[in-house]
Amino acid sequence: MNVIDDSTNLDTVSGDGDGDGNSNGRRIRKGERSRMRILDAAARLLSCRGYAATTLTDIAGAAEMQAGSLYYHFDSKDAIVEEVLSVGIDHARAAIDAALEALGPEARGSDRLAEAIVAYVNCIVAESNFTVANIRCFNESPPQTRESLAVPLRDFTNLWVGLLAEGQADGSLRADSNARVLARIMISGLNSLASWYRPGGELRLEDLARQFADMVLDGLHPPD
Amino acid sequence: MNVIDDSTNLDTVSGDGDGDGNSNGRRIRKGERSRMRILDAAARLLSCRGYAATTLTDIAGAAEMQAGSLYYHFDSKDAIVEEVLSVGIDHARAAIDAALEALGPEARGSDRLAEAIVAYVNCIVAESNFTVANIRCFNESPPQTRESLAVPLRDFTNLWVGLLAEGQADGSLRADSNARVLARIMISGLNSLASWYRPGGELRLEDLARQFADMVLDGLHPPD
DNA sequence: GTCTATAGTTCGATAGAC
DNA sequence: GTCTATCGAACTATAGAC
Repeated sequence: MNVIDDSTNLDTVSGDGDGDGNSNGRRIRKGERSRMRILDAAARLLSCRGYAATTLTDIAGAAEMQAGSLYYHFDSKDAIVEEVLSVGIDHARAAIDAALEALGPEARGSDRLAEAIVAYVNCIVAESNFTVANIRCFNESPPQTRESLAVPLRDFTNLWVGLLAEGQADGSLRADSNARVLARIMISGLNSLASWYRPGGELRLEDLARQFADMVLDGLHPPD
Repeated sequence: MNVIDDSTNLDTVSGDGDGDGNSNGRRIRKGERSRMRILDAAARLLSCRGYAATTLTDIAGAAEMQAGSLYYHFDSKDAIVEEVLSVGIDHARAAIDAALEALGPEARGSDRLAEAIVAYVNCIVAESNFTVANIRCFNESPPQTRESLAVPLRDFTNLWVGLLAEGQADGSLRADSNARVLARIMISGLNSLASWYRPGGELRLEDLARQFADMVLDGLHPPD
């Protein structure tokens, strides 16, 4: 998944297969494409090097331009970082929403939670550098950047709190726990995958997601 | 807990109450005390600001000296950071070992795991800035620093893997899970407390540790 | 041991040509 | 839009006085 999937520009919603997000030649301005290259490059570098170790020279190099050129598209380094991290949250939400929608509205809370876990694991491990950049760089970023992301991040936490609360309400999850505390612990445990899980090892991606879901759910299922 | 508790210098093992770690006046050299002030100051700043945002001027200021003076005691910023992070691992190990020893050797694996969780939560939330500095700064530190800490960090992970394996062996924990994967997820979930838990809120420390242990253990208990 | 002063780097940001 | 050149700030590290 790259940044193009999340653009609000209707010209870029994809599906045409020629890579520029449009089927009639290049109606997208050159500057718009450069902007996306910058964000993709920044997401890749931020996700594996962190905030401080990612310089504008690095980003520009990965986007095949010079450092000074970045300022035509963005006001500052932090503006780039903020957009990458914001898109990272969007990617995660989109992945989870799609999985829940595919499950149908009548599913039990515990099943919806399990699907959300699998979708988020997949997003972190296999789909979005933007999401990994957000996980890794949020705490390293300047206070102003963190404040700008506070609302979407709170919404993301609340998405999990809501899933837990649904399950508690329909009886598929035990109700003697604080949903907000559990949500934070769960999210952190999931986020940690970005630090240590590497595809291609002995542990397959599907098994990882399932094992995580099993651990959480068996811990949350009401005793028989 | 401060760095003095972990010094290998027998003159500093404490208990005398006068603060210099020795009961017959100040047999400890002035430089040794300064070194400890530096480490304590660095741990405090690193734990709440992170690696890049903690400057030598900050550390020196908190230790009541000038930046240049730090180089009498340490070779570089990274040498300070490395020692702080290393002591942080030592603090965590010591807290867990003490709790397990107090429990006695005949305790079941699941009880030992629960005690370790409570001890580690307490270390993070209430005891050691060094441990929090390690949790926060390890990923932000230069590669060379991370490599230097690889061995003690692996040992720390193995401590948890061992606890899980003990419980699986004596039947108090379910055996159909990968102990190494569970250990990493658990450690990350616990480490996340450093980011969001703040003492004095509505959630009491004991309840937090217990809720975490309950979630993990009920998820790990064999089905009845 | 600690201080003051400063050298040497790195990096974000700006200016102006093309 | 992108490039080259450079400014200015921040920080690590060093040198030498005391």
